[in-house]
Amino acid sequence: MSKLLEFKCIKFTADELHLENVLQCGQAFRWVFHEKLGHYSTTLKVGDRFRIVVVKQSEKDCIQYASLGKDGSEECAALYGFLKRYFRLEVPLGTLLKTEWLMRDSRFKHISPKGVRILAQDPWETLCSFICSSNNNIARITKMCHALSTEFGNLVGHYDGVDHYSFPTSRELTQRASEESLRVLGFGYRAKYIMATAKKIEHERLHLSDSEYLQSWKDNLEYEQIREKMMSFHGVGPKVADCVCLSGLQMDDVVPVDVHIARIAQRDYKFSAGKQDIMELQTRYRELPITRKKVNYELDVIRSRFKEKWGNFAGWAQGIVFAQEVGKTSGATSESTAIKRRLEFAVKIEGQEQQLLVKKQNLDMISTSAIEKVVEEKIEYTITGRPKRKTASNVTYGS
DNA sequence: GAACAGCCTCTTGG
DNA sequence: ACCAAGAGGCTGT
Repeated sequence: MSKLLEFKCIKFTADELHLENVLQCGQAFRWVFHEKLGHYSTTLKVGDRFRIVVVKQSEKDCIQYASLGKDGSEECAALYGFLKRYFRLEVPLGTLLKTEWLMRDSRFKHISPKGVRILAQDPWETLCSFICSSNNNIARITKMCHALSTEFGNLVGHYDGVDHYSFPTSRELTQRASEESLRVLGFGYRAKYIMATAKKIEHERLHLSDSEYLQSWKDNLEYEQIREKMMSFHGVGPKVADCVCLSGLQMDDVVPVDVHIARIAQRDYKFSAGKQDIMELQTRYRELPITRKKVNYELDVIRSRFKEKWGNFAGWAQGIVFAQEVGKTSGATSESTAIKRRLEFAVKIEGQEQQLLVKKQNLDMISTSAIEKVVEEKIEYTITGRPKRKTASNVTYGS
């Protein structure tokens, strides 16, 4: 039982920021949705330490927020400033639509932004999250990002019965995790990428934190060079690199091209890569060996065209177009697997490979009896896997 | 450089 | 019931 939080309010309309469309649609993966309360909670590094941050959108023109510190303290003077940046409240969607996108692209006559914004997320967490995203669906990416925190992060506190952990630093990952333990947790072939990336960045960052190090690239380097460095991490190709630039480094004009955006480009815009386009890019990437190796020129031409068409906030336009294209797709989770997942999180592990293996084996054995118990206790907390189809899509969660 | 199989795991459609 | 295909890609040949 936690006492009621004191929420404060930011005046901001749902047209400009719609929490569901921003926190559960494949950009951020570590928000927990509390169904009964209508709250979202996660841990975020506010100032120099992690806090539990809670937000909700019960009224149309207001975002309510509160936070909890490790010691249970609710007050955090820096929180308003943090959220203002996290949600990029200085960027006016409605104005961009009128003065930029509508002028440049008639497609936007039939689109409303629906409060889809690009967040200013922590660069290191964004990098790890999108390494997990390759050939994957939102439900499982969400599960994996929560696993990183609960297994290898530090306990920050509890909210509404849910334990909240920090997102682990590269050092914490190299010390506490291993490829094998990540595989047992369901990371598949991405386990190797995560460990290799953690080791590499820990070695490179020197006195800076993981995120300060990534952020520092922006001070001295242009987009192409930043992407080149980003793709020097194992498991990071052009699409993942662009996602980290956009959502982790606030590079608002970067357009990540995935299969959906590529399909839209060909179907609706008739973008096609000519010999000339490809040769221009090849010239531009002359000094960038990793880019030359990893980039797909067909897709890179599409990326470049969209950036020209949509302008300085092309990445935001991409987010809106993407949301409207696939807003409600794929990977619906059945209730029984949802219960099983809740169990997986309920079984507390300490990050040792052997214990992890034992857990994996035991899960099947305890399922039947334990599931009934879980149902009795009632499921109150959900990590949202996907938009729209609420009951089917939510991954249940608890402790 | 381009093309293609293979990769972990889960879900859905046939 | 079962299997193939695909999921907001990347790596290695």
